[in-house]
Amino acid sequence: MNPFVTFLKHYIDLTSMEIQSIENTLEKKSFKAGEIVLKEKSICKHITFLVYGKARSYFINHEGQEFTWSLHFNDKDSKFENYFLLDYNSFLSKSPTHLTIEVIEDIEVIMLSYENLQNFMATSLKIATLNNRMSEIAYQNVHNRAFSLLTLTAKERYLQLLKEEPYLLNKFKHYLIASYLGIAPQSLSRLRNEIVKS
Amino acid sequence: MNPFVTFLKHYIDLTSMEIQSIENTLEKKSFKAGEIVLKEKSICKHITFLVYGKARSYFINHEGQEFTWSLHFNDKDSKFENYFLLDYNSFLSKSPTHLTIEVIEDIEVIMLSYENLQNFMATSLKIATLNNRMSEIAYQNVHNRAFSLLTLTAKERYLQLLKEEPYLLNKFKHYLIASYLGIAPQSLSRLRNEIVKS
DNA sequence: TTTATTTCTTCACAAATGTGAATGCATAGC
DNA sequence: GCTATGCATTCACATTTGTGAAGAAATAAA
Repeated sequence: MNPFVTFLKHYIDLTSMEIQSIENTLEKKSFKAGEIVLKEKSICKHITFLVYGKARSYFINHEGQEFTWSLHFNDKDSKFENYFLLDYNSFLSKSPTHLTIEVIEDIEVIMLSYENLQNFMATSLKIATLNNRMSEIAYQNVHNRAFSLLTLTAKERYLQLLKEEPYLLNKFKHYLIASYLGIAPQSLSRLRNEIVKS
Repeated sequence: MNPFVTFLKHYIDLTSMEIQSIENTLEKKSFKAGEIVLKEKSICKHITFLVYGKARSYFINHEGQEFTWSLHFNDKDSKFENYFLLDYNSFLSKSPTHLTIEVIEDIEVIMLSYENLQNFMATSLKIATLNNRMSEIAYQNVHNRAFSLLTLTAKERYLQLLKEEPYLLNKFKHYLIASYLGIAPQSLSRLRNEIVKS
């Protein structure tokens, strides 16, 4: 079965009819390491489910520095947000995104277009409900992210990561982790050193 | 007419029937300076529209420090988010909020309960659409907030505030502005001084 | 294995921000 | 007007984080 459908079935019951019609609209696609899946200032028109591989999304500031917004992979540790390569903001309001999504290790994805999602939501209450739930989770994530950045120091943010998603350290290069935490790679090294010693 | 209804009429057309039934469910309430409108760990059950006065929402970290999340008032400068005293996160998913909402200057508010909103959304597509739009805006706000905190320095965040919502400086004490920017009041003073000199 | 390349760590120093105390300023109350 | 209070500013110093360079370690290429 389509891995995205398998994912959906964890959350809602789907009739074989529904599964059939969903599978027909889904698009499978592959990207190589280094490719750009979503580009800044474009509009995010799909929900993109990651089947395998690794990716990240990031902001670029006025000086060209990159700031990792989220990290994507699909395995036993994955949380909801790790599976999906999209900017909900841009997707919902059809506004140009500020994010860029870049492939880290060759990926395969399954894409569901905005239009098709709207159709499914109109015909299936279950899907509409799941979509609402997904946007709530997206909202919570970004809320938590802002909360951490506002109230925690770099060290506290690293300790939080150690506690809540330590597996990221094995899956992604440390300079990406540093960028995800909003600090320089050297600062991450220093923090790790301090924490080992204490 | 009820000020909240007046507000709504800027965004959608409402029949007098609809206005009637909305007005019947709205609850008017007053709070004195210093009172708490929403308390951390409670569940946000209403959309609370600010009619007059001032308020703010804030997080409290593990050391008891407060971090202002948003500032509320109702006048010509108000943006969407300034009118509403609520945690969308808690409101939508009925989860305990991390925010506290505190009155700065005596306020009057108009409250619409979650249940009543659901009823209206079920009977009126216009209201459902407006609600969707409001949650998109809420999402954009928190997204922008996180973006600023991740990619900008304190000085840049202050300059951004000067550019995008300079009137906040006249409306709220500077120590609240500092807390909103995520810095110490003394640091805000220093930044202001540097900027005047440059 | 050996070599080349990339990433991680360490260091010294710079820059940004926090902190506590002192001072100045404004406002409200007397 | 005077005084008390709370806020804003300034200062000196502490702490955190950034930066560039150098070396160590890991990984990939040959």
